[in-house]
Amino acid sequence: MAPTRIVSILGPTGVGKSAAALDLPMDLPERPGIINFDSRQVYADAPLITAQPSAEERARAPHWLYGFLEPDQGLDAAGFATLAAKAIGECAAQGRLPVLVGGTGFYLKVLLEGIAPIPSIPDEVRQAVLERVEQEGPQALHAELERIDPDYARVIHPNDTQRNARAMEVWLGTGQTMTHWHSQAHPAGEFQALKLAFTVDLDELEPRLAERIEAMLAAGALDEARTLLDKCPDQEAPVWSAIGCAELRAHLEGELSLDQAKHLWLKNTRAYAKRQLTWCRREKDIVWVEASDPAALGRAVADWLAG
RNA sequence: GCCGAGGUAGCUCAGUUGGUAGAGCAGCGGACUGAAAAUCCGCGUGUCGGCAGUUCAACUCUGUCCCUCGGCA
Repeated sequence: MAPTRIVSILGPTGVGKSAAALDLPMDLPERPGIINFDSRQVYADAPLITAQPSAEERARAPHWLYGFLEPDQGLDAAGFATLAAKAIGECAAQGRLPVLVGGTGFYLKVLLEGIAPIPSIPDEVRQAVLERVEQEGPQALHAELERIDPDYARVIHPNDTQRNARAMEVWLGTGQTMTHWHSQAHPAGEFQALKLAFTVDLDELEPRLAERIEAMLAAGALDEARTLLDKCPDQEAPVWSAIGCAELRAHLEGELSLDQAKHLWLKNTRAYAKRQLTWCRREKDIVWVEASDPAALGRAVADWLAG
């Protein structure tokens, strides 16, 4: 069976990826179905702040993997890849072209290229490691990893809380090192993907991001944050790491004026867009599209499907 | 007009007894294998307001001019 063909659109937040996907030309052999690969647009209670497609947009094509998680539920890259593979199957079965849209490059990479087959780590082990990092700092774990798995210790920085904790929990939970697992085969999805990426100058993007923040607030973002805070006060819950949620929360709790929250929100959004651009640059086989010319995206898709 | 306080990196400011300057934030670049809107790393030449003077040497002392902010008129 021939691999399923999919189109993916990446690029920084706020460049218009979602709109461009819906605006794909009508004369393509298949109408698009939209599948999300953004790690924050999965939360049901933050549709505005995470810029999920509106009801009107959703009416124009079937959408998958938007707004289906509770605020305290996490979704890791491997979990995402499983769900996305299923969604792609459903979409293709409807005779539609799967178009993946989102900002989490890591999720897309895992979907297309697979990930090391590390078994899940028992909760006790995880918790214990998390507590250790918190108390002793990542440097202590890193020092130990230098003995256990010097090759991996060399590529992660001693200050990196998440990666040191992860390497340690994998070692304690599986009895094997990260280096061992990374050398194992990565089962990858059976997809033939076109990777499109929007590019834009950050100085041009920033005013648009500022407008988007104003529009979100005008549409009720502050109420959304308030409701979310009522429902899920736990600051550690995954939703709260969404840009916008964190800043509005700080305002609601009296730590920032609304103006300060807006400035911080914009600043963090721009920094995030920059990281996304960095990610895209090092991705292989990217077809770049100028954000100022979204129609070029449709042409690139048509060419690829024809070729 | 007078008195006072200032004019140092895009912004806020440090700068010890004169030896041509450094932090935070911003910005830029990068990494990224199960938290990824996360996590982490690297990058600081700027007429030290202008001009003149003292000095081997001035951001640092002296004079003068310009500008900003207070207060008094």
